[in-house]
Amino acid sequence: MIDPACPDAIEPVLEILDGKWTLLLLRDLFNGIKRFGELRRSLHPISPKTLTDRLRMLEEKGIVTRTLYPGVPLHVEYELTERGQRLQPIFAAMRAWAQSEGTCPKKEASESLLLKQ
Amino acid sequence: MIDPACPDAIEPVLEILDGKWTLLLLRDLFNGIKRFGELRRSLHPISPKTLTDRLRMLEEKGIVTRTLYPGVPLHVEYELTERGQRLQPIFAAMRAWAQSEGTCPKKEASESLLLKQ
DNA sequence: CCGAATCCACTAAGATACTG
DNA sequence: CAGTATCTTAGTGGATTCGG
Repeated sequence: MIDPACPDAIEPVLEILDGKWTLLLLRDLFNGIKRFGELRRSLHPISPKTLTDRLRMLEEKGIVTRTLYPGVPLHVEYELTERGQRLQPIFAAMRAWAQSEGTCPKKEASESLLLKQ
Repeated sequence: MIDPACPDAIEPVLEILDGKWTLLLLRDLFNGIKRFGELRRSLHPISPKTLTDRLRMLEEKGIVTRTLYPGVPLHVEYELTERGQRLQPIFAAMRAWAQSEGTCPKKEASESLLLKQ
């Protein structure tokens, strides 16, 4: 939809980050494997349709993998691919900006968690 | 719209980056002061309404400033604020990802790259 | 439990024409 | 030149229900 003219290209990222919930969804996945229901509760009040839509889109673009464990009840896990993990610096930059603006009351523990990587 | 629950908060950024054209618009502004017409041509085929909407939104959020130079013909300049400039690392992270994916043909290197594989 | 399938509502964005 | 004023369109996202 966007012309992929090259220098300074950020268009590929824009395609992936498109959608109201995508970034929030990725934030959850950066913390590890998640099940559908977990994501749904965490992103509340997202609708199941929207969550499915976003997950499928991310799967198509090679950002997440979907693993089905057959059985009743169903068990499905979503996990970031390598490609998806590499998006984390973008997320980190956003968090850094948000904190530099002091928009957040600023819990001092939040940073030590970040340094774990 | 989005619950500003705090730890790992990226919501303030999401509010700013919202909209189909916002990031592309910011990319232009990172390169310096721009006039309305310049932005319009650069972002073609954006409509004037949309461009105005986005610029006003960014102004409201303290990301850009609008300076009117009276006279005929009209002359208006848009420039990033300090706060807006600090968004650049996010943009840089996106660009880095896009290039690491090799989504871009990479110009003259593409041929030799092809031969090596 | 994890979705698929509908249907609907909302709003960002586009087209177009016009003005200070 | 730099917008504003309308109107229309399209695409998400929400609500709900149902199935494997």
